[in-house]
Amino acid sequence: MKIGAAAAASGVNAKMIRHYEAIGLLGPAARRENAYRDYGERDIHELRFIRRARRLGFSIAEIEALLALWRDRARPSREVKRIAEAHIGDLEARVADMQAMAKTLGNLVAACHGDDRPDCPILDDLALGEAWV
Amino acid sequence: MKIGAAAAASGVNAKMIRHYEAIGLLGPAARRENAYRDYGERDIHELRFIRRARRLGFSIAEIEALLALWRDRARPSREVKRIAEAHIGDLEARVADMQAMAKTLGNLVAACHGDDRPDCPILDDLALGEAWV
DNA sequence: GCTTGACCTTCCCATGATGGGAAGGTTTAG
DNA sequence: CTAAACCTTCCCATCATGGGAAGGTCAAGC
Repeated sequence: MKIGAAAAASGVNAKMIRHYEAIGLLGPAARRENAYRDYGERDIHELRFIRRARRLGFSIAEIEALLALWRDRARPSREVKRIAEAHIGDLEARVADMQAMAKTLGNLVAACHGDDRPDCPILDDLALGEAWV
Repeated sequence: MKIGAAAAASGVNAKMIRHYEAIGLLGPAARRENAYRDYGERDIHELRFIRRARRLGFSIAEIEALLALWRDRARPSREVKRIAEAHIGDLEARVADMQAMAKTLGNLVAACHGDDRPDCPILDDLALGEAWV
């Protein structure tokens, strides 16, 4: 399977497949005589794994660890669980951050007329330069 | 006020102050005879504005728009409100995304023993390569 | 057989926000 | 007078993604 077909089959585009190989996330692809990359079912499987993990917000570094565990049939599930839990913690922290931002902005927006008048608590607050709301 | 003092006074570090000037977010700084940048109260005010807006998650492009409105004493608050509301929508969408990820991962983590055994629904799911949970 | 278009290759560059660090000039405190 | 602390510009790196150039290869249709 050439790279275009592998991209279609895995959902990871060709550019990214090459990139993942370049950064060592994937091993060097098999090559045909004409130097075209050649992929098999196993490769497609790994690519789908990567795609799914990216969609769940795992970083490339985390995926590298997960892939290593996945390739190791004897891995302890403890390690996988640890990585996943750490990632959940990370996601939750970011969610809390963004919710705090949205809430603060929500307060400001509610206090802003939103008409032709120039008075605007949003700008006033930003100009204060402090985060106390 | 030299750039170091401006950084301390505004909370934006010197490197970023130069960067904001380079990308046109701030006008060219006044210069002393020795070519050192020189800042006044107004500049500090703008820098704090930027810092606060960044903290609320506004992109540089959004801040550029907000700064323009802030500098325009006759701006209609409507426009400011619109930008803030769009940003809130953006934040909420990202929060929803991340919560969905965290939930999916939470399900998988709950089903994973997390011990010495290799069986792991987390990896199994990733390997499926489809997002159906 | 030849052309055309769809592939493939590598290489360089860009994004956005931030920062590290080099090489060189200036100021300030001891 | 010297050393440290500043300042300047310039280049490079990050992370994940992608655009695009220049050139090679292949398959289908005429």
